[in-house]
Amino acid sequence: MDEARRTEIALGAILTQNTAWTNVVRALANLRRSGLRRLSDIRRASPSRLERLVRPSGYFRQKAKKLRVFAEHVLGKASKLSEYLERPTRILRPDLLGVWGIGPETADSIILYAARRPVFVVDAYTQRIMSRMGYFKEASYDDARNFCASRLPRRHEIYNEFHALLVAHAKQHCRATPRCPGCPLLTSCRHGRSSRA
DNA sequence: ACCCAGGTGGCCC
DNA sequence: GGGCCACATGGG
Repeated sequence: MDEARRTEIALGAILTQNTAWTNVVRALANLRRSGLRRLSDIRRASPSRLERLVRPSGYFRQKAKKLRVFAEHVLGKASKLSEYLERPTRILRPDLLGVWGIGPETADSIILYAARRPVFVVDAYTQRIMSRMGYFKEASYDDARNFCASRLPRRHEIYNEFHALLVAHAKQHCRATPRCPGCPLLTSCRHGRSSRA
C-alpha cells in the first residue's frame, strides 16, 4: 500500500468520527484536489484553509485541529506515516491514544486499516449488535474488543471483514425494517422508552 | 421540523 | 469510573 493511500485512510479515520462516510468523502476529495495528500502538506496548511477543506465532514474546526495535531505528532516521530506505522502495535496503540483527538476506535482503525495489523475495531454498531444479541451488556471498549478478538483468528483480513460484515448487517437491517418495534439491531429502535406520538 | 451518522475531549460528581 | 455536553455538516 502506498503512502498516499495510507495517509488517506488515516485522515479518513479521523474525519469519520460520528459522521456519515458520504460527508467524509467530500472532505477527502477537497484535500486531494487541493494537493494536501501528505502529512507534511497538512502540517503546512493554514488553519483556516484546513477548516474550509474539511468543512463537509462536520465538526470542521475540531477536525481541522485533529488533522494538524496528528500530522505534527507523526512527523515529530518519523519522516513519514509509513515509517511511523512500522513500529510494533504495543508501542503504536498507546502512542496514538496519547494524541489529542484520537480515541480507541480511531486508533484501532488506523492500526487495522492503514497499518494492516490484527487489531479489532469496536464501534457503535459492534457494541449495539453484540449487546442486543446478548453476547455482553454495556461492555467497555476494551472488554468488547477483547471479547471479539479472542474469538477470531488473529489476522487483519479477518478482523477487517468481520467488522465490515457487522456494519453492513446493521445498515441492511435498518433499511429493511425501519422502526420495527422488536428489532434488536435498529438504531432508531427505542426499547423501553416512550415514543413520541 | 425533526432524527441520525462507524467519536472524542472537557467537565463534573 | 460513569454521565452529560459541545462539536457541525449533509441526508432521510
